[in-house]
Amino acid sequence: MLQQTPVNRVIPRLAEWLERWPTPGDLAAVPPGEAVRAWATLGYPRRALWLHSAAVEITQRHGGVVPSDIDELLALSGIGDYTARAVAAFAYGLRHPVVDTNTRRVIARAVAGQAEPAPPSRTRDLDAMGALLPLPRGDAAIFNAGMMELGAVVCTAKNPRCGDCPIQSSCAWRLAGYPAYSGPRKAVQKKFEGSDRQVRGLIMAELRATHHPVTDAEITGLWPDPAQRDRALAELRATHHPVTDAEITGLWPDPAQRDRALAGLLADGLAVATGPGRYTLPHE
DNA sequence: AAGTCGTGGAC
DNA sequence: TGTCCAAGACT
Repeated sequence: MLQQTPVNRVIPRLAEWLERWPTPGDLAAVPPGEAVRAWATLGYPRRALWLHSAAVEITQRHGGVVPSDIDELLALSGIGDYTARAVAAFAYGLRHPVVDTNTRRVIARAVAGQAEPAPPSRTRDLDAMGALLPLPRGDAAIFNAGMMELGAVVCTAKNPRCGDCPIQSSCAWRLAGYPAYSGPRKAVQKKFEGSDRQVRGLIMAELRATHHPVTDAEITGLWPDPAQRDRALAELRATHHPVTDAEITGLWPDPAQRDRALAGLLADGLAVATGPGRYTLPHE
């Protein structure tokens, strides 16, 4: 749940989730669509599918007990370098470097003296954090958590609170005079409005809300949101005179976009076809 | 290995 | 307002 999702948004959903499915076996016993439905609006619904798969794998391969071995964790669906080491370090107290986006930023600033970290690099990131990790196992777990917390609360991406930082006196970035970032620009993310991702989200919301197969016609009716279309039309009228047919048509979805979004969801297993033009959440 | 994948708060 | 970005993983 925490992958690319703010902690404060996860906490209440996690509480509900663990009340309903306290163990991997409990989650593995329900259809994957139930996990996707309970995931609700957390975003990236593939993670719900992967979490369910991981629960099945843990039940089948590990007797229902979450493994503590890094390689066994990495072999689980949806578990990558960050999550595997977070489980080993925080749940089992083992001495492994845990590197998330916060840790990467703190190391870039406090150690390397740069405003922003270079793009993530598995080997380099784990080596850098491994070199900082205290030797005692208990201390290593606390240090991992402390680096993440420092980055999340003080050494933030925007407007870092350097005056409140507990390690300001030894921060390489501060000692260097806060030099500006000079590395490669991060890729600008595409606009969400009108994107395939938005259409996927609308389709998923419909699949979660209905307990009967959703039809092609219903999906086609989902986009664009009338209010959104009206805002776009009003904006168009305010800036252009007169509005052309082509501009108005541009406010409606490309029919191919609905097909792309739906095909993607089917390919990801987030939706399944139960008949010609009828779709539901996955039931096995 | 660069693209893709949701959602919503902050500024 | 639009832009950034948030405990990443997968292909």
